[in-house]
Amino acid sequence: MHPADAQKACPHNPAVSCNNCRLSAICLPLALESDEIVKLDNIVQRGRPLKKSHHIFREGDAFTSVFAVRSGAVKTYSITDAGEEQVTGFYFPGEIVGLDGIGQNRYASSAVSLEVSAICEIPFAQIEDLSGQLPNLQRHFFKLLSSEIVDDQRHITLLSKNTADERVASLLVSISARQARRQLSASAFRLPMPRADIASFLGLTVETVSRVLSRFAKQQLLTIDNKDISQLDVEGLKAVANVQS
Amino acid sequence: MHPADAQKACPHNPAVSCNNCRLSAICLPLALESDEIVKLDNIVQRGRPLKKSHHIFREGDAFTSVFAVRSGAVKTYSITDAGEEQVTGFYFPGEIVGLDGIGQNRYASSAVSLEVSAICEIPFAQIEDLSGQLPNLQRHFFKLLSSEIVDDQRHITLLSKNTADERVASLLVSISARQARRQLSASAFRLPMPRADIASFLGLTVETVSRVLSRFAKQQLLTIDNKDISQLDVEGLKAVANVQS
DNA sequence: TTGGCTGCTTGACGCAGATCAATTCCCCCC
DNA sequence: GGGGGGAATTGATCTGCGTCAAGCAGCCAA
Repeated sequence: MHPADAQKACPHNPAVSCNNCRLSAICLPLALESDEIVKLDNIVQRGRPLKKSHHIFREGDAFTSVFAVRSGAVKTYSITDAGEEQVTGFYFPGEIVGLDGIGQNRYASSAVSLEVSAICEIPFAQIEDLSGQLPNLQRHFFKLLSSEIVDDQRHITLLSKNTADERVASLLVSISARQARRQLSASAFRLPMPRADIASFLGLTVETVSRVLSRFAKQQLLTIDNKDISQLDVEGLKAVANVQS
Repeated sequence: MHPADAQKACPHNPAVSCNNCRLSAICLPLALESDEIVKLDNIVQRGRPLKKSHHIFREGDAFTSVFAVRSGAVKTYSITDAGEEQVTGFYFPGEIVGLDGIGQNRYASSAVSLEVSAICEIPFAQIEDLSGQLPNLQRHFFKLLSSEIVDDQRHITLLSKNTADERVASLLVSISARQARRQLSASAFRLPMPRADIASFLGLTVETVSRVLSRFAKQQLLTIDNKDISQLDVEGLKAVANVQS
């Protein structure tokens, strides 16, 4: 392999630019011209690999930046008035965390790595400046924020109307689709999060999540080996989840 | 009363400008200089009063504008894969609907008036243009979008972790606070939405909502006469809702 | 006024998923 | 490589809220 290719290929390499990053199709969906990407590139700070269970930011911290996941996986959570943890999202490579901090100038949730991860930091003040000059960038961030609202509303509907089976099936279908988007297998992957986080995200208990997964395995909808999922029957799960494909 | 005052006072008067509108503190939280407000004012279209149960936009419609509620009340909802209606939000004067349309250039939900209402239409393309010139306006819209995310995440937590009593109490406390923000009574108001919409919003059934309200009345937390709520014990309900005040 | 329709309330009962409890499994660290 | 501790599974039991059903109240139309 050519050395330059090795640099491009390694997701932990801090020298990779947005131009070379194979996630840019997800992260900056074709909105920007290449000279615009160069400007953006100059303000993005690529971090060292982050170890498992390290925080990117915490609820209440002063808001400074949004963060793109380059490799690994991240969860966001907040602490309820009753003192429990509520998982509000899982984020995979190409996805952006921290948008909830803009409104109050403080992060409304905490973000923590679920495994070794690489994160790009994007200082928001500079995004605001650049957005004044680059209408495409402004539009891109408006769209990012709006899409997060739509996702959250879908999740509200899931929690409001769906059974435990439907919730678990929906999450698996969602993760599978996000795998496929990154050219990875849609039917075999490792769940980066523990069952307790899945349960919290889906408004269920750990026991219920475990039982549902066992039942799905018995029904040949998937094979589980602890965190490793394989032979995922995407169409079958979509049927369970009540999602039209 | 002086004629100019009459014009300012009437929430249905289409001639009112943002400058005179007493909701501007909610709608445009002090972010803009007065010459900036004039520019914004020029693009805002004030509509005729909207009758009850009329749609402002429908899920899937091409996205063109966001809308500020000037008087009355609005609900947003979407249709689930199973064909049921899921209420995603209630909007009172000073609040903005339609932000979920930016991401996909189509509204992700429908918006309908719950009573006679007045609505200001704000064409989004012009907001984008103006935002390039007015950093305060850009920032204001980023904040609006982000705050909607935070609200949705709080609602996710409510649905995920809280009992029927806590959910109903939370909604009442929220409506009460929004009344107070508009200088109206925090302890007496009319619920503009039917029980079925409350139930859908809170992930409950109509019967449960009705029972919880009856129980609250028995516990002296409020008085109900159909849609009219009075003698609301805000602190008591905050205690039920597990919210620290 | 009456009739009908829609929305709200109240009661009886059942069930999906929570809770409690007991193993077993995994893997991390000494 | 072995021991310890958290994570996951599985079973038994309980319960909050959904479901089904009946009755009532408000409101409009004729």
